[in-house]
Amino acid sequence: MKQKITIRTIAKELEVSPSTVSKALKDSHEISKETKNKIQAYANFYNYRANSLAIKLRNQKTRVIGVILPKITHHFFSTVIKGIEKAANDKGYNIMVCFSNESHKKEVENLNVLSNGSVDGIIASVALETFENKEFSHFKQLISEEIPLVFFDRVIDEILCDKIVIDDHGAGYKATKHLLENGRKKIALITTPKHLNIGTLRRQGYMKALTEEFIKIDEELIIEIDEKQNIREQIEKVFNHNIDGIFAVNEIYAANSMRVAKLKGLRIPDDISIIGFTDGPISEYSSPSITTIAQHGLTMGIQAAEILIERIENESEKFSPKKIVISSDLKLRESC
Amino acid sequence: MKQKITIRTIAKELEVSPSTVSKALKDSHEISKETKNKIQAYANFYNYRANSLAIKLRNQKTRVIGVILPKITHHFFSTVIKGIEKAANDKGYNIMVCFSNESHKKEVENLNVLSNGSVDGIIASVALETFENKEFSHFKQLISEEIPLVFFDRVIDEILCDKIVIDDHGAGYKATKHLLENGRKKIALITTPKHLNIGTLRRQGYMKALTEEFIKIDEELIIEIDEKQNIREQIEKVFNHNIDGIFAVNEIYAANSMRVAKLKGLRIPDDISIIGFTDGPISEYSSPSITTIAQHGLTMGIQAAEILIERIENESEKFSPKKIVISSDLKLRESC
DNA sequence: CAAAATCACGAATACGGTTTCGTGTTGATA
DNA sequence: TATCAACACGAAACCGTATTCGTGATTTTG
Repeated sequence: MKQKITIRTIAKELEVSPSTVSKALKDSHEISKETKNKIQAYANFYNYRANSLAIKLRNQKTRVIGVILPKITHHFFSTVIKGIEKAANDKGYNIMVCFSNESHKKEVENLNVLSNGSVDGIIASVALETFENKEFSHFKQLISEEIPLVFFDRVIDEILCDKIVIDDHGAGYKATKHLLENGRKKIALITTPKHLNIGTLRRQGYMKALTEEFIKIDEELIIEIDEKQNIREQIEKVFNHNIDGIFAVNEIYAANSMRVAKLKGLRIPDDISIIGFTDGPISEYSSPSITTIAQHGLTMGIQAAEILIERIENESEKFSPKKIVISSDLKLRESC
Repeated sequence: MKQKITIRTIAKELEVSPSTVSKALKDSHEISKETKNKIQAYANFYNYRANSLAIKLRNQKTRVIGVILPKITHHFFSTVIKGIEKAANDKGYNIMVCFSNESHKKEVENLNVLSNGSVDGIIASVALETFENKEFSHFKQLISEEIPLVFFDRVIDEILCDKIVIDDHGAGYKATKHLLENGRKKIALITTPKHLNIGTLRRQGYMKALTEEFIKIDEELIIEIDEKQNIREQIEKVFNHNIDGIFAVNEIYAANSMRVAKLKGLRIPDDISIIGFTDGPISEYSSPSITTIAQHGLTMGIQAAEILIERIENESEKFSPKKIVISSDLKLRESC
């Protein structure tokens, strides 16, 4: 990289002091019009731009937000990141993105890299492995260093910080209720293992809706997908129970369920209704298109960034963490 | 944020000089075992971590790569970013991500923010608006500052820098050839407006394949989609020409084409074959699943990052820009 | 016309590290 | 015992900017 022009080079060239240059470039009233014009013209001509590292070090502010995501090739997460970037940019912040790839170790590394002064605050969604391990000390460390932290979607309850989640319980309830209202009686739930609180909440919503209609919960209709195994085979089993409705907790499970249903010769939505989660491209472009719970990832991202920046810029205020619940809603399509 | 512990605080506490602390922490041979132990133990206990801004400023190296993408909620781009992050991480680099949202102005802003010393180099895929405007001076400026730059996918030919592209011409040829081999005769091309070189190359491949089989190019079968209008309506028109094959230059066009075909009562792949581009979730999960050209986004990202880091770390070598063409291949599925 | 205020600028310090170049002490060598 | 190398450490400069404070020159005020 070419040697960049600095305040000192300008100062020497124009035979003034570095402080004068610095002030002139910020249009300080301390400097006379002529001197300012001269300096600004020179800086402009040579395309001077202040070294941002130096400014960050000096100001002890980076105007950068660190973002840690479990994965990126996933419509929900890319939507959230879009929201974060948008809100951050509007407030003059940039984002530095890392991926944990669902690995605990990588998450710890990411956190270490970011909390070395590179960023003013961090937005994170927790890796699956971290939930499995129940190892949260890296986040606790962050809190003890008083680095602003906001969790979204996958949050750790016991960590004291701001959280943005969607109304998983309500969403599960809404989806199941909708199936029931369409006259479905035997509704399968395709979900994640129990240690993920998200899956758990959606399951509770599902159970609440059934209970309200005096339908007994049939554990046989609840499939916990092990992603290390073949997904379709796991889903296939539930079709032995003569089901007429499926609520899947994500897009992939929904699409796979539809696939299996078709292979079984079932017509959708005549013989069976399907509702998924996450309003992504799969749901939108599959045929029939899939009714889903829209997760409003963009809103989540925007809110997460805004609340984080709020914390960063109003450090002095006493800290009482917020939990913001974003309501999800049902996007009706052809699969119901 | 809590006041962080610095080298100076350690120095004062232990009554040594800051330089001794710095050296001790780097395990320098200049410092005696006892002193090193004492200092390291203290640093460890108080969880000292060097301020990365200070190091970056001092070293004039950030070990950060700036990435500018046109958009993120798009499977191809998120795959590329995953590749970039992976390769960067392996070499001890982090990434700073910005989005142009296809806007020229935002692209210029992004470039400005990143080239202020925040990053060691930049990977970019150019915004559509920039191609429309033919306004490339912001990238030229970057080159003149000798900041390492790598373009991927959407590249500007006249900018002298490394480029990673896929074999668009070959891909268009391969796709069309495959349709012809399946006995298709009237093959429609659903593509982008001409100013995008990507669409143009794929179109040339399409034409070459047809010409080889002595089939006359029928301009009526080539639809240039204007994304500001309704996509399906534009696609629908081409079905008046009794087509039996479709080559769409991206996933969205392919999915929409399939939709329209179904609505017209055509059976896929019996009555009509469809080939798309980008091996994303839509193609994979739609039914029938869509045969596509796999773009190898991950590979592109990895290569882009590797070549950029190569440039960054071997500045001295004389610069002769490379253009790497990644071969694409046909992923056979049900739609053919 | 003297005192006070204003102006225009520079010196110095800070941000938090790294690194070069001394320097005083110790022990080995001639 | 004088010389020299090795050792262990510190002083100072540097990365590039911002900012406080001081100062000489000019202008305003009483």
